[in-house]
Amino acid sequence: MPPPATAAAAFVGPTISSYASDHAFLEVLDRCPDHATARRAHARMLRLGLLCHPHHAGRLIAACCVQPSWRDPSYALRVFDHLAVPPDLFTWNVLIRAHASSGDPHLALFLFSRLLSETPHRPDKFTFPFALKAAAAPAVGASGAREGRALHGMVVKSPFRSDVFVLNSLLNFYGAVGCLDDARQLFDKSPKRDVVSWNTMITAAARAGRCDEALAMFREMEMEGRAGVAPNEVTVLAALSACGQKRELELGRWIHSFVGAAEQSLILSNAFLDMYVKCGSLDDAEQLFDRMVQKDAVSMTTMLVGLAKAGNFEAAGQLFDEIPHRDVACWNALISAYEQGGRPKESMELFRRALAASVAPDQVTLVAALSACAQMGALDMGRWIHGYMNKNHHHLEQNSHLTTSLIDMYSKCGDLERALEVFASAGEKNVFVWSAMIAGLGMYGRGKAAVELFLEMQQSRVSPNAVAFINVLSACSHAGLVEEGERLLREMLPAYGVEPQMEHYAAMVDILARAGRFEAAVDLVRGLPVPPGAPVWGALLGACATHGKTALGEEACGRLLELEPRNDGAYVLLSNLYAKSGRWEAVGRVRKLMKERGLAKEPGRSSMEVGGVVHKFLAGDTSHPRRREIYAKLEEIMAMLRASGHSPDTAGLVLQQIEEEEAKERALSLHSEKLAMAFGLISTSPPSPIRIMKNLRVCEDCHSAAKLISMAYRREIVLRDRHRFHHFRDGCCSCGDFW
DNA sequence: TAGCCATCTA
Repeated sequence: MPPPATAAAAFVGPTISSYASDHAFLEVLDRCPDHATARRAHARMLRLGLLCHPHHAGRLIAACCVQPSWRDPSYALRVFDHLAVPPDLFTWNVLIRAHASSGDPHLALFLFSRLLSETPHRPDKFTFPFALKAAAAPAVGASGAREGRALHGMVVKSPFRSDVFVLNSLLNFYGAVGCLDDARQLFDKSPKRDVVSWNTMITAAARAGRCDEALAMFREMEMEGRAGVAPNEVTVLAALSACGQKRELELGRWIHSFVGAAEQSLILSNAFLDMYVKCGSLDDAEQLFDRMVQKDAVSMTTMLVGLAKAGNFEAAGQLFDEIPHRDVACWNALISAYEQGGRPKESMELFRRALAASVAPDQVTLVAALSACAQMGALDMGRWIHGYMNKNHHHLEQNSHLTTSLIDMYSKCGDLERALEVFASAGEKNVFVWSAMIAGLGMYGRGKAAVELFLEMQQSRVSPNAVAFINVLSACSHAGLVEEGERLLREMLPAYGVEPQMEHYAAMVDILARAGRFEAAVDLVRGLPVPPGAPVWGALLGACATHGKTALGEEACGRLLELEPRNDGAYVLLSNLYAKSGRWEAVGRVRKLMKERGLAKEPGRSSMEVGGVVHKFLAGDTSHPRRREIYAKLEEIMAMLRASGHSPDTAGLVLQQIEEEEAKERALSLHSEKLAMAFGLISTSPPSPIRIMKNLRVCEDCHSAAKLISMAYRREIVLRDRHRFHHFRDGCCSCGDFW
């Protein structure tokens, strides 16, 4: 009797007698093309009594678990629970494996405990690796770490304690739960290690960011040479991942020559490509890319990221358009590349294109898009994305990344209240979520609240990291909380184990100097355990400029320019400093110097989003379609300001006059933020606040003008400048005029 | 009758 033409035909065929034996029938089962066929097979097996044989039942359950086209572990479990005979160990193993690697590792561990308590079977060399895989699954969390250790104990007492598969599974478990040292101990004392043992160790170290250890083990493996185990493709993949994270370009190149440039698998070539991109060597990446005979979407996506990182967005965009089947990861790569490359507008446009192309955004897409909104101050778009998330929560699990991005977006778009709401309603809060909220409060000048939140974070058993300290210190700075800042910096290392870095010292210098405590600031700078870097001198210079401390400011500026000769902001601050003390000839010298060195002051820009459209203004801008109305409103505002006794800030005005080359920036009345405020008054209506984003710090004249406008027109104005927020209401600003 | 390690996007 010839075998049936297709598997499906087998189960609709006349009778079991069509088959030479049960064996043939079971072989057909392994080729089951879909779920419906499997159900018919199941029914037929029931009718024929085949399920009374544990062996046959195991085959059916295995088929339900492994067939890629219709794998359905829960169906397998239902079959399992209705078996008339006790299942054999094979069947238990298959079922544990299926749940360990798909979705429900808890259930796999539960099945393992049932195996122990309900059956006479003892776990074998297959059972342990499957159960350990379940214990290592991220979804299981801390209880997995406990269960895995218990499994280790059982392994030690079992005959499989030196089985290399079991050993490797233990190594993988310890690596996955972050106990790298336990893995290392086990690895060091194990009698048998194969290439998978090494790979597991190197991969775990690379994943944990312990790249030096990963690379050391790679070298160690290499040194053992013929006496040891030869690395394979997986080893190289792990080593390359470590090289990429550590920017170890030379080692990466060495591995490349060691592996040999030719005859590489696509996966390996892509990994080399990624390593070169992460190490910042576009040349190596391009050379490899051009040589590759076979390329897929991953190759192109990786190359695209490299081009974008090197600033060549045009080539990146072209390559993107050439990718044949773009999945969401391709879109994410370019959307994030734009956003991280300071091109939020392009990022947002591409995000819109993705939606129009019916690409379902995932968490990565939304994190990037929210960050682009935050950069642009595009509150409406940000709100829309938040709404999209709520509508699509079935496939978008709200993780800490998304919560952090939402808080950041609402904070930076001027809606602190919504940021606080998101924070309050967030489920699990990791240190990034707390830090984002602390930063948000800091930007609004709510330093006390930021410090309180910082303490509350610790009461919730979340320990602060370096970023949390930067944020809380900068909150202290915005609110003038000198004592709190000093205490926090002092306690960082002894009480929290976080080593202060340059940014922390810079924040502290900022706190002291802004508060006028220049002696203390200078003492701090002189006593730093590390040579003071650009952020430290920048903070000192900034404060000197506001307080008119000329001599100290000159020194700070000199030091800053030694480190960053092309820092145009330093020149601008220095000229502001001279202007403040009326030294106009010095102001002129600085401007001349800037010109000679080919530097220019970054022009002031303000933007405002109305109905999802971002309107941009330069100083003296006449390009807006509603320029007539805007300038008419501006006239009205200026008259109102004069009537209420507002006199222009003359120091700033003189500074402006000296900048002859910047013809458009002639008068304070034409500052971009004033144009934006005028536009806000004519294009929006109360009670919605006027939200304005400014790329530089707001000048004192515009600041006091905004206070008067908020009172005269009864409008709230939320102005985000380079550093922080100013919330104007009833003639007062949230910053309390301290900024 | 099966198994441990694996590239890109935050």
